[in-house]
Amino acid sequence: MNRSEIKIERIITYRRILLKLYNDGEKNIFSYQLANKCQVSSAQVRRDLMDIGYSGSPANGYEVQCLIKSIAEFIDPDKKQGIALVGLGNLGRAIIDYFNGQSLKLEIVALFDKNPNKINRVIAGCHSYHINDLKEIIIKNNIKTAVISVPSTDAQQVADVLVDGGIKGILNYAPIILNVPDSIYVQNRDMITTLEKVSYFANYNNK
Amino acid sequence: MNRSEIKIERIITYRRILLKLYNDGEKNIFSYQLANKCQVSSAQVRRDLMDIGYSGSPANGYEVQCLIKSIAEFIDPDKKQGIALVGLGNLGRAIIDYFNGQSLKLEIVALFDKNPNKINRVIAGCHSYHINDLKEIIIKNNIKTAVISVPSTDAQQVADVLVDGGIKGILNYAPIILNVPDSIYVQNRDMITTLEKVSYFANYNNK
DNA sequence: TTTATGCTGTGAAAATAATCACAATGTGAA
DNA sequence: TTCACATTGTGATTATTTTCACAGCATAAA
Ligand SMILES: NC(=O)c1ccc[n+]([C@@H]2O[C@H](COP(=O)([O-])OP(=O)(O)OC[C@H]3O[C@@H](n4cnc5c(N)ncnc54)[C@H](O)[C@@H]3O)[C@@H](O)[C@H]2O)c1
Ligand SMILES: NC(=O)c1ccc[n+]([C@@H]2O[C@H](COP(=O)([O-])OP(=O)(O)OC[C@H]3O[C@@H](n4cnc5c(N)ncnc54)[C@H](O)[C@@H]3O)[C@@H](O)[C@H]2O)c1
Repeated sequence: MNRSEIKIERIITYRRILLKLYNDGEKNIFSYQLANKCQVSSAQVRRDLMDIGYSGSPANGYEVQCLIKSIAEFIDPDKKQGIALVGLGNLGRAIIDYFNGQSLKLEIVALFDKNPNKINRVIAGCHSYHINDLKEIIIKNNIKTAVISVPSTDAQQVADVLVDGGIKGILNYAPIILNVPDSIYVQNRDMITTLEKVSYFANYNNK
Repeated sequence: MNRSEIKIERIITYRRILLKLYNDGEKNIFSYQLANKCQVSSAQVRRDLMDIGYSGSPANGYEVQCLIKSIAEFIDPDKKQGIALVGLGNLGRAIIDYFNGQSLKLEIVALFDKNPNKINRVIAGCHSYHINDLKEIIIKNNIKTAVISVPSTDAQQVADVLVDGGIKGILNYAPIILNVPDSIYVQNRDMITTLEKVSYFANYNNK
């Protein structure tokens, strides 16, 4: 069974769409319908679902609820996962206000900053701590995933502390490439790179 | 010459790193050094640079300044590109405060919202308009790229207006998959999907 | 029952992407 | 000059990802 990044991302996207369908009361869906909704081919959908071990029926397609359950078994951790967020600036606050409640198994449970004015507060139900306490707190709470939203000047040192505290996955919004051990999964979400790419294809696709 | 998304993204990333090196006064770099800094193989770097038509020297590697210029010729639009941003909530404001000045050829030049309290203002040097005026303004300013940061309930209708106004590329932060013509390039940046992926690999890589 | 229909699941093929591996080359030391 | 060396540029190879295409199947209609 292949667990490449691109496949996992598609499967997570299927679930997002299926959850919406489920809320709308849909009971069944065919591969080509799911495919349309997320702009992949129906063969791709069937292949992906085959890989997670879920089977549909030729006549009724896939059962939305069962499929959601199968994806959860394939993707989700057993227990709820706490997430740490470092950097309570504009972006960090936008994320906190937005994220909790959006994902079944994931929750931001600890916030960190170095600015004394921003620590020891409760933002969107979540406590903020000084960055110096990070290691202790993420170990105590068994936090394995973190979001970095500090300026790029500070991102590497924050990453070092996170790694030291046992973090295994980082979502990095700072526009630098972090130097971390190979065993750590890093997802960079640099907006400059992204917009440059979008702008490139906006122009290039229409020459 | 191959212009796949993944290759373009790498090339844009090379430039980001090269610009930093250039500011630090670096004159030359070898493929393996650039490769290290962005976690790809040196063969990959050489292949990518070959594809954009830039040649280094075996003894000195690549000249940082020339390489930046070659990448610009390959990637950049001829003229500065204006970008529209729709949705002046938490995320939208964080983006405006952050983005302008970060990229040489790209600039957010028009903001849109539907809330009357948020229109006809200047935020970070940029004017905000009512969403109803979007088409007129993006046409007048020849805007081809837009950022969507409205709630997911409104994202599709915003996308429709953008497409109607001639937008060719969209960076979408709302957690839905937009339905747009094939000729429009869309980059989704749904944070829930992303964090679920990071959490998955944080756990899975260390089973 | 039987048959027609329109899916699924999946080997096989095709397309795409990454790596290998090495001749060619420019440089500096002797 | 000559030679040793480290790196480039790239054809060939390998790996990965996607698509094709169709047998097999569940259902509904006759
Ligand atoms: N604002 C955006 O939309 C946006 C988009 C993409 C990327 N980014 C990136 O995200 C990061 C944050 O952006 P922002 O606009 O929120 O910046 P900001 O300056 O508003 O906030 C940064 C926060 O990080 C804190 N901080 C700084 N150093 C720290 C450290 N060592 N430890 C702990 N906390 C520390 C600061 O006290 C501040 O609260 C930047 O790297 C930026 O490039 C921002
Ligand atoms: N906050 C985050 O960090 C974050 C992260 C990822 C994704 N998102 C997504 O980004 C979007 C915005 O998030 P937010 O936290 O800024 O929300 P928000 O509610 O703070 O802001 C939304 C803004 O969009 C405006 N708006 C709504 N409908 C509109 C329309 N039809 N036309 C023009 N403007 C309209 C509203 O007036 C408001 O100003 C949401 O889809 C959210 O899911 C947010």
